[in-house]
Amino acid sequence: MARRYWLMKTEPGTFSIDDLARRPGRRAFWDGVRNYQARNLIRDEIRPGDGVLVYHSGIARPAVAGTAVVVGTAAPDPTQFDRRSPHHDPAADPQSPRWYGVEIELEGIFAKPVTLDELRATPGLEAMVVLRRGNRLSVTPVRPEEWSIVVARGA
DNA sequence: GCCAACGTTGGC
DNA sequence: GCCAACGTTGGC
Repeated sequence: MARRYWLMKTEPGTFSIDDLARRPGRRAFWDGVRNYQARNLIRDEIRPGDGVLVYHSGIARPAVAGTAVVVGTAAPDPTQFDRRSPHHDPAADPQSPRWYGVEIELEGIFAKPVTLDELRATPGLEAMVVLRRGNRLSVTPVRPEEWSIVVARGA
């Protein structure tokens, strides 16, 4: 199966690409996704080896901050069962988990983050799902051409 | 199955 | 902090 590409949003105040860089092996389990569409992508579509654009949201200048690679298959997100987690889901059943996450490993932090404004202004990126008005999906598919353009601009 | 109310996301 | 957009919940 061909390598595919994704964009994953995170609020850097909660978990940033620098936090990822400091993790052992520069790896982290991408948890806390609580949207069914995004869950379905993680559980059913994302494969080891896929590329990830790590996107910082909720800040003055939202931007793609770097890239990561998927290093595992989807697994139940343990935070759904953790009563002390902000992502705890009282309705989640360990017998049939509702929420999934996936392990990723940092590839590189961009020398120059590719800002949301820049994404909007760059030819070839007009169709990026993350740019759609009202888009709130925390995991969105990225086309190979889009991946190439963004990486070329950031690296 | 409809839809109003509510909660969350995320840019600005 | 505001608010548009959208997802989820729950009464009916």
